[in-house]
Amino acid sequence: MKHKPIPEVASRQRRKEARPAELMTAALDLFVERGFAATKLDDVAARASVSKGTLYLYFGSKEELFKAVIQQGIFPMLEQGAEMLAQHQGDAPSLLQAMLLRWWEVVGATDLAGIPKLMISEAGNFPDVAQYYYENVIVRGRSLIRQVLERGVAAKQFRIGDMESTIDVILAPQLMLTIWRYSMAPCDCGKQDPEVYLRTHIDLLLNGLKAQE
Amino acid sequence: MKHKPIPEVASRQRRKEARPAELMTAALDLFVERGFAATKLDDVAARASVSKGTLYLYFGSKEELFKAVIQQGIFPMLEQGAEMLAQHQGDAPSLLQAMLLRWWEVVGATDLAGIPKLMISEAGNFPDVAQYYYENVIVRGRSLIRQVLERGVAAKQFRIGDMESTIDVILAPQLMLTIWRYSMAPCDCGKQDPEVYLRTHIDLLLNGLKAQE
Amino acid sequence: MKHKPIPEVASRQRRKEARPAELMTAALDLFVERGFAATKLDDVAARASVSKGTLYLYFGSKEELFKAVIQQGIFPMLEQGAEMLAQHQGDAPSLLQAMLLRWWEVVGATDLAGIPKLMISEAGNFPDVAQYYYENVIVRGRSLIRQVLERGVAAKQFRIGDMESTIDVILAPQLMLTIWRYSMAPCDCGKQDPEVYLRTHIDLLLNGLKAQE
Amino acid sequence: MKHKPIPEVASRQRRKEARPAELMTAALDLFVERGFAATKLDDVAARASVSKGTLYLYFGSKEELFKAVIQQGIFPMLEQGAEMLAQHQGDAPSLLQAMLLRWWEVVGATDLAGIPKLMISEAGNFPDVAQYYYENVIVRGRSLIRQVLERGVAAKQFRIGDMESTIDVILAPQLMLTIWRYSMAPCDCGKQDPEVYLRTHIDLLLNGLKAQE
DNA sequence: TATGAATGAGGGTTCATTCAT
DNA sequence: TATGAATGAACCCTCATTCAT
Repeated sequence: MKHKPIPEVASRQRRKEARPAELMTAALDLFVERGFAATKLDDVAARASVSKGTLYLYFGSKEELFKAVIQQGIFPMLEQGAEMLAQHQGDAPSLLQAMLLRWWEVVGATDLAGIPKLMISEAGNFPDVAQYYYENVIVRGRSLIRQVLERGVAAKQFRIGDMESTIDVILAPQLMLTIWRYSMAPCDCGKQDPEVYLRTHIDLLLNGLKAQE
Repeated sequence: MKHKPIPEVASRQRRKEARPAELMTAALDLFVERGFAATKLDDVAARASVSKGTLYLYFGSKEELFKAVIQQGIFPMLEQGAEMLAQHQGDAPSLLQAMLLRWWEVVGATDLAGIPKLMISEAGNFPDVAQYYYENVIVRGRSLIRQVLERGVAAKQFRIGDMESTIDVILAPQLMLTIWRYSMAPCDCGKQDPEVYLRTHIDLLLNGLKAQE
Repeated sequence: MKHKPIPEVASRQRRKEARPAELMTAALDLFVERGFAATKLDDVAARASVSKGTLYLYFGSKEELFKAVIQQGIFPMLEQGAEMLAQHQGDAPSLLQAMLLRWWEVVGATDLAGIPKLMISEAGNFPDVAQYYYENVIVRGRSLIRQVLERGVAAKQFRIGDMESTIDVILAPQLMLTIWRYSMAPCDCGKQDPEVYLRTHIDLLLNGLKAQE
Repeated sequence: MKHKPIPEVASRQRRKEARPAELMTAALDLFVERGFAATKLDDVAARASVSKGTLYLYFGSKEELFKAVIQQGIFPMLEQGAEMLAQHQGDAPSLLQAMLLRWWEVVGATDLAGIPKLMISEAGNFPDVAQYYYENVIVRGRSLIRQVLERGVAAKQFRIGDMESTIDVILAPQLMLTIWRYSMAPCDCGKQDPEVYLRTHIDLLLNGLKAQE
């Protein structure tokens, strides 16, 4: 239905391999927009241009589909996080800045950015998924930030009171940016320019962290 | 939260008048915990120790109940906001600090703190409610912050780049604190001490806003 | 608890108490006719002049309904069996004859007679129910027959080779009579007069059991 | 079942020819065990080590498969029956005994013995098949018995009241033996030794039929 | 011929809503 | 006013059937 370039090579096979991802993408969109319970599998199937029954060829139940969606959405973040620290050089402030900006490019501006909003909405109904998400995404993300902060403290570039809450406070505006994008923003509520927002956040943050001489 | 010792005067009458509030409280709890679609009216009624049919004596439908719940939850915030600015004296930094702390006492530590999480989750399904919430709560809240910031700028105590995004960045950690409390926190994910969190936020913020000499 | 002028005695209440039995009767009819899997709850509800949802006020699932139907159908047989032996007097042959005839009146000619056919059809899908049925109905029924046979042997009226298989062989024609009635007979296949059938069975049986002098 | 010497010629070809029988065997097993409606074609295909689609190369629908299964299961009985009478010599009692025993060897102990149970379970849903079965199997079987009985009456060896019901009563234990085997017996309910059972039945029967001098 | 991915109608189950008491 | 039995539309899931390969 989308593009049919390529003459006709094992279109069946290629289709089969691509299906799960297509279905999960469709599901993610709707789960994020409406929430798990309010999303009908009919709609997910329709969005993926597939019949309802097809969903069950790839996912055993609506709940399994949900979990798969979260799983799939998590991997990119994990991968990105890993190389971020390694790749970047420079002093702590510029590293921190780079990471916050990079995160936006890699996650925040993607469809995956809907996952935090989804996770927040459904944590109460899927505590096990929430824990999984926490341990694999949040804890690791916090760890990245922590390392940068500690480097900055060691270099006397950062002045930090309580480390853990500092990490929270740094992450909060980043998360709110994506959450907003998938909740209030679509309702014509306070559009914001992510560029400006991020610059303001980073500016305020680096200034706030700056060690006094 | 459960029973109130209530003097025992005209208990019948008072009951009738108290009913709507009791029902809304029960509904708020469950809506916040599970989301709108996943909440059964049966459970709302049970939590309010009332039969299912009784709900319909006070609210025409599940959706009306939802809107009433949001409405009820909004008033306190509006009231509080109004007097905050008037009441407080002092320079901008201490005023900002006072407001952020006050907000926690008045809203954040209350059951009403679940509303932001609920609003974020359901914005997609209730755009009109979202807009209403935006215009009446968020816009006003931002206005309060803006006034303080402008006062600080006038007094050369604050250095501000982009005003609107600065407001966003200031509010984000406050909101995330309550959102977390009603989403991930109940799943044994990263408990945090609100006191420390707020102090860190304010400290970092005031330092970040400080005008350079 | 109050006093109600009798005329209007809780027709609602009476309905509620009668419902389960009505539903089970409707369900039994259809289960026997079509089998468990081929019976639609829609049809059960319709036959009981009730909406589909009402079924779920009384039975948690289709399977529970099935089990309840079997349960309900078993009680009368158990009760009847108990008093049969006690009530009847006379020598073993006439007692045996009386029991086989009585069974037809009390069970065979009733709607409950469909249960053996149903049980046979569904034993493979509900092994636990089958065992329950076996232990509570069949074992007891066999016990009744066994007692009569033993009495007859003691009185030198019966000549019996293997006791257990004799019981089987005695019961088989009785069961086949009801099974036939609910399986082939409705298809215009070999109608038979139960009276004649039973008389023939009993006649042949008593003659066969007769001890040679 | 007999001999399949088959020289190993064109195994491909033979496979193709054997397929329908293999599929029907698999189907029979499952239909008997679970009933028609509760049997999934997926399972039938799996048991025959064939893909689901293949079923449709040989049978137009699930219902056609069912009818074919019954058809296939009927032939052996018809054949057997025909030669039975012809083959056997001797007086009526020994002929009757031989037939009842033979039936067990040829049908009762085979997989085909599941057909009576299946037919009884599904008669309500397939009245046309039931009638077909009745006319072609039951009527003929009864006819065989009738001939023997009449021969016995003519020879003053049998004393018979009502002929038709006598036939019923003779067949009932034979049928129950196979029905039991495919319904209750697999649920650990009352295992019985067919040999003993048959001997008891025949013994009781011949004694019961014996003409008084 | 054989496969198995895809379909979609159908059935079990839930739950917001109604209404007789 | 309050109840809870009853309703039926809607949704998840199954499975007989089809068809491109």
